[in-house]
Amino acid sequence: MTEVTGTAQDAAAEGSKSQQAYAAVTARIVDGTYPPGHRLVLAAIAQDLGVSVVPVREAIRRLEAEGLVTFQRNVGATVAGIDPTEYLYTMQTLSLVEGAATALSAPFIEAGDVARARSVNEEMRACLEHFDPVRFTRLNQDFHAILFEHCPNPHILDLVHRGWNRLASLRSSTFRFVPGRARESVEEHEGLLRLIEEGADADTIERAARTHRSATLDAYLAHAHDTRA
Amino acid sequence: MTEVTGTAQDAAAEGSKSQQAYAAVTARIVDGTYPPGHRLVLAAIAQDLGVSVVPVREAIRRLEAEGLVTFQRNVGATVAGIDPTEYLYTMQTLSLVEGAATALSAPFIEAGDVARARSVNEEMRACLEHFDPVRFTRLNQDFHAILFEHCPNPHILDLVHRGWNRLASLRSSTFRFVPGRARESVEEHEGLLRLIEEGADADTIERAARTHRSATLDAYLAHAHDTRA
DNA sequence: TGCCTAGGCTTCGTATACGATTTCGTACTC
DNA sequence: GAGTACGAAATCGTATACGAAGCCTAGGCA
Repeated sequence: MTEVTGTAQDAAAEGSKSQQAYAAVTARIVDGTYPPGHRLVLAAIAQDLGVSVVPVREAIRRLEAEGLVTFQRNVGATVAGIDPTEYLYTMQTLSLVEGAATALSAPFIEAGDVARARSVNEEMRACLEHFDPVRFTRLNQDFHAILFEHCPNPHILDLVHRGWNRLASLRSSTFRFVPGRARESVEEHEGLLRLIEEGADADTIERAARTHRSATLDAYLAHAHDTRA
Repeated sequence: MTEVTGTAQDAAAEGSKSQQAYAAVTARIVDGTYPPGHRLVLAAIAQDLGVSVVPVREAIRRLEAEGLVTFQRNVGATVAGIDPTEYLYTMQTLSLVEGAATALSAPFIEAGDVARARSVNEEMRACLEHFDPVRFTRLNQDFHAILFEHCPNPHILDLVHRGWNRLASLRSSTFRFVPGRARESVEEHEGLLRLIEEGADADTIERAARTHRSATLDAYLAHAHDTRA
């Protein structure tokens, strides 16, 4: 669950109304139909989905637990914004868990996976010419998903998925703000693949993966600072 | 005046029935009234708490998201067990997030905090004589809480809390199985305090904190293996 | 005697209904 | 003219009710 990639369509065909509602609302948050700060009115969503409010409530509660929406008693839910502070926290957390997930995943990565990842990375490199932040971000996610998806610890893997989900709110991602970071990113990806291929130890891989993400965060922070100054 | 947080007891007096139910069920899981594997029947809990099933449902859902209960559609919820595999995953995740939380927290730890932590650790040392796993585990949690509680990243801090909560299910903790580990643990605590006092860099502290927890896990695994063999 | 099937019982899932709380608009007073 | 108090509308929170799905037991058939 917490499927990063998945269309809203096949989610609707799924079992319980709660799950349907969850999938639907999640999809709308991720794809931007419900932008950050948007107020989620239970009755409206319920009517829109053709269900009662009860399943919607549960879906909202679950989203709250995952941090995608904030909730205030007797007031309602709003789509969680991504103020710079939150962004920092989320990226920091993600660098932590994704680094670990990648390291733990590494021993289970087959040659075929590396090849796929490399192909995605080449696409990213090509993408650098006519730079499209949204597409680049999507490829970036695909790339990393290949690397961490074999993580044998489901808890850590789940945390990684949640982190990515939260970031999905800002659709164009960091790379819109710091396009210069994109090129470095592609190079670091190749370095990461080499480490995995040569069977580097877990600590080295974890450090590399974490640093890779932290660097993106740092670039963003430097950019934000420059802009403000 | 908005009531914010309180203990599990006066939580019953607190606002929404959902929160009451959540607090009540959580407390019962943690204190062992609902042991692992215990089936959580919505209607029964609702009647017991004097509320309707709807708030209970929401509470259960939240507990599910936090991993304290497992849920099966059209079947119901049961208190999440801690089979060895789950234990491994949880401890591994906790070592990861707690290590990071401790490192991030370190710069904000005052001399007074160190003194308190040291005093707790001395209590643990004293506790080694008439060894009481439950008490030891409680002190252990207190000790670590002092170290990671100043973590400025609320997401990571939350993950640490969740990890500890899950472990609370097995009340007497690892130390019942691996009493030999207790003494080492106390020594490592002192080492950790020294690192913090002398302002070691984040990476060193993180590594130390993580290793400390991993060592407990390894001890458990070795024990489990010996027992089986 | 053993296995398969049918019925009832338990429990969950969701809809509807109503009370409680917040918010916003408006009128009144200082 | 500004601030406050009152009231109505919107929205949330929870209870109750009924339909649906799983599970257990009893009975029939090979």
